[in-house]
Amino acid sequence: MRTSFSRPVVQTCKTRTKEKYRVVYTDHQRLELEKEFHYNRYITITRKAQLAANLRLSERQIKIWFQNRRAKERKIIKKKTTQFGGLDSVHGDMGSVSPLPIPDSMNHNSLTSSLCPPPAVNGLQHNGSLQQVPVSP
DNA sequence: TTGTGTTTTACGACCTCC
DNA sequence: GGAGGTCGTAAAACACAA
Repeated sequence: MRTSFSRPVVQTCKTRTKEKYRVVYTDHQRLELEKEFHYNRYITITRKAQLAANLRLSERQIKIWFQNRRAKERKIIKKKTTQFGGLDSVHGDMGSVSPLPIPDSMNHNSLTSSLCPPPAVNGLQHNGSLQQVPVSP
């Protein structure tokens, strides 16, 4: 892969400039994003817009962050499973990283939980058919 | 210091769903 | 067709031993 993406400097994108190939998010931004991730592994459009406004990030950045965060989680889980030979040992010390589908108990309301499991990824419609009522924790 | 390994943003390619 | 998903990757930022 990576055929057309050799040296990103500047060009079309708004976030990658010569000076800042990538920005480093502040602790506050990370904290809020982590909180939201714990709350819901898949962010809704409305929450995304809210977070973007609150944290002064673009919705795209929020989206990418969640993608990267899920990737990180999968990586951790994979590491653990290979380390301990599979089974459900992944539940060991998952204090900070919630394993795959968030248990309903994690969710503050049933509406939220209905759109969180990974297979329903596209089920949480961008067309607004399943809008989550944003709950402020 | 610095060399090296890991983590964090950001993107392209490709896929799925409505 | 477009939005968002995963996967793989680039490169900056960071951590840390030597």
